[in-house]
Amino acid sequence: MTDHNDNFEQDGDLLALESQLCFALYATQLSMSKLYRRLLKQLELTYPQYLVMQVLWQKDHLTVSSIGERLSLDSATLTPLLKRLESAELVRRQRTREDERQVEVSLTDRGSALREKARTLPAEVERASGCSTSEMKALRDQLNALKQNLDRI
Amino acid sequence: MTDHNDNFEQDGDLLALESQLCFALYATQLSMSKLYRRLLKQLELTYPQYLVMQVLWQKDHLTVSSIGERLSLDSATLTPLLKRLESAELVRRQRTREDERQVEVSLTDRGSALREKARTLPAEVERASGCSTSEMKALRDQLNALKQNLDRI
DNA sequence: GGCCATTAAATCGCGCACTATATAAGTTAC
DNA sequence: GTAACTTATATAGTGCGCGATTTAATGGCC
Repeated sequence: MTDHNDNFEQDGDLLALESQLCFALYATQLSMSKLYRRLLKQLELTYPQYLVMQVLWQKDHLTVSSIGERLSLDSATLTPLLKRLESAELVRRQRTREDERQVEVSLTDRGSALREKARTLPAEVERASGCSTSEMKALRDQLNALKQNLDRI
Repeated sequence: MTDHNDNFEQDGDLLALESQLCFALYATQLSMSKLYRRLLKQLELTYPQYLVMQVLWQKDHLTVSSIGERLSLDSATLTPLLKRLESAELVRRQRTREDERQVEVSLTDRGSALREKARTLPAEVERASGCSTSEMKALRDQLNALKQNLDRI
């Protein structure tokens, strides 16, 4: 609480920051990350690691770049992350025989099994977000549309 | 481009990731960051640094924690960031006389002047986002509502 | 005064996210 | 077949963002 002497300015300029979509996006994403950090603690995963696991649960045996396309992340981010997942024995990484440049990432048994522990997560997040399912869908679609606009530049 | 052999799976599971609001939020925020990185390059600022500058342009002479409240960031993030702004000679940092625990952050002339260079930025972002102003406002309000829900836990 | 709890910043360590660059495997052109 | 180009991953360095701890100043409370 900043107690005094900055209330009379809140109508003019202070709102300038709060009026910005970009800041709302930034700050909301941080709040969402914090929620996930709490929920993912028991799985010993970070949110980006959880995203990679979700990708692999949907389709196993993907190359690094294929995971990268799905998440809009590149090898500089993914390689160390995947190494951490590997040392947690959730995935394996091996060069493909057909093309030795590529690295195929596959789930271990532990990695596959973790999916069951993660099943309750979406419901918990939805509860915490406090929006109706339709509101969440609408928001999601608007965000995806915005992202598409931002990416076409 | 992943060319073949994973198109027939896109209806079932692949959409699970894309169906999630959280991922949309995450990915859109990354895209927005990329846009800002490009636009802020000429100002030699990162997006979080730009946020701090906006806060100070709105109200100068704030303590670290007061900036932190406005941006939902703590001293572990802000102290090094502010030191970078200081060494770029955009802000000054000095302990307040009344309470030596506090550090007051103030704009230098250079820091104030930078505001003029930043004036064109919001319009450029708005153009890139490709949404109407009313759409952006609606989206912003929904995000703020979501953030508020996420924070009350 | 002296002790204790509280508060404000700073520090440490880790994990992204990204730019730029490197390495190495594959492909093309000649 | 080899030089030139392209592609897939990895590495190096920077800057957040945060949990956990530390340091130092302040405010009671006796």
